[in-house]
Amino acid sequence: MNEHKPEESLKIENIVASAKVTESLDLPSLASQLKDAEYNKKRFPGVVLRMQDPKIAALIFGSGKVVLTGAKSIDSLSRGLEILGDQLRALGIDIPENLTYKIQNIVTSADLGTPINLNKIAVGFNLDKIEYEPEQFPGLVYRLDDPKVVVLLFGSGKLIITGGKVPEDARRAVQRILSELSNLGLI
Amino acid sequence: RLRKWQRRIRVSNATERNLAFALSELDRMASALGLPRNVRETAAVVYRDAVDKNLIRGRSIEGVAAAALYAACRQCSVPRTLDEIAEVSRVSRKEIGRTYRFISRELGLKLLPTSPIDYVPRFCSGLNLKGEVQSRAVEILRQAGERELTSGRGPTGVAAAAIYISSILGGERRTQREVAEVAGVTEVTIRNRYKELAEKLDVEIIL
DNA sequence: AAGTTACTTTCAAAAGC
DNA sequence: GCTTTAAAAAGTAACTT
Repeated sequence: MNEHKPEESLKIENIVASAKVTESLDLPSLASQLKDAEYNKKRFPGVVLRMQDPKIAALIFGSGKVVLTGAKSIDSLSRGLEILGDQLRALGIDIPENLTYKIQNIVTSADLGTPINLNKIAVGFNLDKIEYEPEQFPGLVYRLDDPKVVVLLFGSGKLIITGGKVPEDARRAVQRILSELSNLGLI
Repeated sequence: RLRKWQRRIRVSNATERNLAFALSELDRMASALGLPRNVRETAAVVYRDAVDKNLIRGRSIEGVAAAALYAACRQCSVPRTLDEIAEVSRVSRKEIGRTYRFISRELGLKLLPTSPIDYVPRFCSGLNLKGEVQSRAVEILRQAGERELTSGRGPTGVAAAAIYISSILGGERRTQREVAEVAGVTEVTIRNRYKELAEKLDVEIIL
């Protein structure tokens, strides 16, 4: 399917973003009024709100700050924040109309289309940027400086790129890995 | 000044006391695991190097000692899994692994991933298998490595499967359960690895 | 033996211990 | 460092059927 075009196999699997929706929130009342809200101050200081539409989980804090996770696209992330704003406004809370957010992390999957030998990569790549402990985890952990992301490489040729701030980071990471692998004759 | 001397003596005492404790810990764990003296000495060197580079800061002596022992086993080609080290330590497997990564990087140990081959002697002796069966298992693993059948798989599981196969080929069959026991993996894992090795290495086995 | 569930690794933010 | 969220990769583990 994507065997010959790794770049076309790029798929955003999860986006984590933060935002500030207001100055302060009364979490106990929020938790009791919102249907899918969960709140255990002993367990975690924020309210956990699960949305179904764009399947997103929101962590709401007393400071008015929020964390959104689970979005599979920037568009659904935006919609999720809008929906959250509407739900809070429906409770009589003053929430600005144009909420802004900051993407903190994007998790992307990709496929090189060819199996790779992790042992050889572990020897050929810069040792201090790699961690490969098959006893612990089947993936090889490769930390890139530019783009500043962490890539998990699997023997199947599939990858997970995480730590990026923009979708482009994943594409550049795959591009860089492909050239490094070909330079070492490992692909 | 006298103060300065007292301080030096105090620091020196604490340092020596900590080192003595660490060394006794290394010895206790090594004994519990039945590790030879060269491994204990290697671990002691790793630990001392870690102390000299102030890598103990913010870490427990026991954690660093356990990580040093784990590293020493690998350096000496007689690997123990993190779980095995954790069993004789008071520190969790997670903490040992984290500390190992840290000292490994800071001391530039440059350890390659553990090879399944290094587990063969220990597992085979645990199963009372002769050198011939052992050699055959090593050969199977060598081929498995070349054919990329070890990427991402647990070294102990692959080694166990190879030994299972060689024990049958050598006419000294050990059951999957027996091999699983000494290797510390499940029978399911041995079965999965064994099937893969058998079909991709055309090592036909008649049961 | 097959299935299912779950845990390992990576990442980032939030408030507080 | 921990707690909580989400998600993928592939291997291994632990239960149930």
